[in-house]
Amino acid sequence: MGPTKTRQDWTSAALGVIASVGVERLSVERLATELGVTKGSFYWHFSDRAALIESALLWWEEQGTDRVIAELEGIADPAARLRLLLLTAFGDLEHGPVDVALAARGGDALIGPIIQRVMAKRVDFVTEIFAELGSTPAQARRRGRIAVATYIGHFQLRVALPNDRYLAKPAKPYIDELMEIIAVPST
Amino acid sequence: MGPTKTRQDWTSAALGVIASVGVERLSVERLATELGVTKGSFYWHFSDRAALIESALLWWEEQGTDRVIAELEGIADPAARLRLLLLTAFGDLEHGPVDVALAARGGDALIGPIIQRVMAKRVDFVTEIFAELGSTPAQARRRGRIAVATYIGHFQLRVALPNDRYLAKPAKPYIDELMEIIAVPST
DNA sequence: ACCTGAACACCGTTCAAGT
DNA sequence: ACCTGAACACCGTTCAAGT
Repeated sequence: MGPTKTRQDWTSAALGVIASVGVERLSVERLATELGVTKGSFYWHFSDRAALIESALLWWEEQGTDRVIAELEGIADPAARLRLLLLTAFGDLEHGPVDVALAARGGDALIGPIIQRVMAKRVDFVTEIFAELGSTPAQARRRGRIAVATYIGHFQLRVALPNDRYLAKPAKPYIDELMEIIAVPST
Repeated sequence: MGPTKTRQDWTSAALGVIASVGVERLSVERLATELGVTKGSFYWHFSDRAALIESALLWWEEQGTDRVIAELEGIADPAARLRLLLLTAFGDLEHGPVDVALAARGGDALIGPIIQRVMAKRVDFVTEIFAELGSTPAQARRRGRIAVATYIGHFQLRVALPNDRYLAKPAKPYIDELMEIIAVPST
């Protein structure tokens, strides 16, 4: 494995950096040093730093959202689908950190559109579950938004309250509480 | 008003920049230009850029959390206290953006401690309300965390779903739904 | 096809010198 | 007491030149 790097090499390395220290500390020069090439070579693969970040986020969209939705879509019973979604989402300590690093940047000119698209997909998916559970369309959508907001905030609280045991390792009572609160019988 | 600037001048200007474009794009040089002085003068007031950010966040802690809690603490009825808190928190389109810019940075070495302290204060305040409403201590705390997580996620969704009417201008039905969901009668 | 090396701009930080 | 101006380091970006 000589000094030749592929686009995917840069992309994967970038997503790792984003997850661990955030987008803003992603430095082309440092990445180049880690990969054992000069920063000049980076510009053969990408037009600029922004293009690298965009590439990393598209990869994140695919793995963290599209794949999960595709897997759960097949479950016919909406309550079972919701429960497995909560278990998957709140239990996935792998994707949580990336979500935390990105959630606040929906207004960003560059990555905002990607984040907006991902959040819309998530709200739509949960809204559909509530609709099947018997909510009116408007109520299902309100609850869909609240559910996704709760998910985002959950992983941010995990890092904001590092000494909280329940958050550190989401326990079953916590998920049960979420189910009880979120899936409250509709009007 | 000559070129002489106070520490508070720098602090206020910094919080404004943080709210509008985020911590990472806070540039000492640009701030200095805006204030009409050279960046060299900045280092007479502050030891470094980090000290400026810390000063801005302490100001944020005081105005956005301590002051609100102090105001609501006097309300004896816990249900009324909760409702007014939700109305205040979800209706405050002034402080929301700063929260969005900061919520994800709880792991940061510099500002993490401040954010952690603020989040803990908020969770404690809501936990107390649930306890007074009749929840067991453990359940009250779980619901306190969920409530704060929902608040954080709410303002992040606002920027992630800019075309969503309910989020753009939090309507009464939305707050009602929150009350109904969050303040569900305890076991 | 992919990389190096040198150049330039922008910004954080320091510090001697000014008023 | 507060500010300027020059200096240096780090990083994004460009590009001619190498293999």
